[in-house]
Amino acid sequence: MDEQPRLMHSHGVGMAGHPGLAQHMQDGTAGTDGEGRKQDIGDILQQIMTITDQSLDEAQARKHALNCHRMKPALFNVLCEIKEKTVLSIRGAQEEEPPDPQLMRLDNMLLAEGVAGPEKGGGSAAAAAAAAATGGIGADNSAEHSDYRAKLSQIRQIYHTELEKYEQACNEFTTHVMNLLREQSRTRPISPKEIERMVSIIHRKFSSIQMQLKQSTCEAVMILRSRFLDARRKRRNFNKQATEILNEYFYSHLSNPYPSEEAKEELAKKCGITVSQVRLGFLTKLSVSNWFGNKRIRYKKNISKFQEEANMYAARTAVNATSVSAHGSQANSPSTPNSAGSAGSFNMSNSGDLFMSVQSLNGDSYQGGQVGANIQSQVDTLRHVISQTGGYSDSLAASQMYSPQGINTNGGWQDAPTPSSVTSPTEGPGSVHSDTSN
DNA sequence: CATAATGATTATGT
DNA sequence: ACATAATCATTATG
Repeated sequence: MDEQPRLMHSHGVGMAGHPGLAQHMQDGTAGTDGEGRKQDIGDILQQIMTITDQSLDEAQARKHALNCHRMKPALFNVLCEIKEKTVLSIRGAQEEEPPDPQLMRLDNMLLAEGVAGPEKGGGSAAAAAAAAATGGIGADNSAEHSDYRAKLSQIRQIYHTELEKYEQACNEFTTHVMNLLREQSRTRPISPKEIERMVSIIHRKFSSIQMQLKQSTCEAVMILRSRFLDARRKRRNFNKQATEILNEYFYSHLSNPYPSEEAKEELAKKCGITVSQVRLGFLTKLSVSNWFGNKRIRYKKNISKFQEEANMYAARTAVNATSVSAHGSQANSPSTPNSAGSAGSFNMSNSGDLFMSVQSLNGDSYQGGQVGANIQSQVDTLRHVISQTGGYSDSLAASQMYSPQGINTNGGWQDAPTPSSVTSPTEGPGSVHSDTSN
């Protein structure tokens, strides 16, 4: 620390034009008279003000000189005090900045898109693995899918490396600045608060850069996604087998055509497997859900249009399911126009309608379990078979055979089906019920 | 080529 | 999370 003289000597010019300082350096008695002190401070301030005019060497020398001045500690303390006060007063201005909503949006999206979240399967290896894993079922679809995944993971990788880079740069810069400030705090009043503020400023700058990264990543993902979705939107019709399977299920569960998760899985598998070799099918659970959603709504919307189909499938399943109970085939009694309406879904709610009897019959309600469901489906198919046998093969007549909405108190899975006022209910509903209840 | 059929997506509600 | 309703976009059909 005491290299003052050496410096002064080695740089002879250092003190040129400022003899006062040199004088003070060696003069231990300068502070005794007030005048001298004032002069002193004036000198020092002057030198500080003009320090930037000097060459680097000069400035360096001057700095050291000032640093060692005996007034320095006192002055420094005063400055520090003032600084502390001002900083304290400033502090209130910008407390906690609210989290940027847009940044949140971006973050959420990246997370949702699987870019930002935890490594879900990993990089390109995952895509390959995925392709291999799902290769058995629906080769073409999974090809698209794995392509999408591969690109997504590419984006993800870039995003992460960039983010890491930024993070690292930010940390480096922060520590650098902090070191600088710490070092400077020996010669210049710097409060910890100030350092903190500086750090937060740096972080903000870097986070704005990060935001740009996030934004462009989001854009890339959006583009990729839209392309993929567009590709997915190119629908391929299910093959016949698949639709038959689905229709079978639908019409044999007409009263409650809501397949459970497992049922959907099952159906998807069935439809997919029967066809996978032919490389057409590949029904995912989602596809099944879509199918049932569409089916329900379209069925409900125009029941008469689906009568034929309904009868067909009902008959088919009935043959399988109820072949044992042969007596049920009272087919050759077309005389009874099977009033019981019914075809369209009745409501499962236990609001004591006519069908309660059926439900109470099979234990307790549809929720009961397999047995109940089975019986219920049998009831459906039976009803269909009855109505169908009552009617005839095709032609519009069939559609008028029974009024779809029938009893349907307060919307089972449908509120108000088409009024279909055309029907001619005639007979009382008793017959069918008695039959099924048996 | 117009139109129906159909699978997928979106908006909205629960 | 799932259901519905509306809608979009593609495919099948006459």
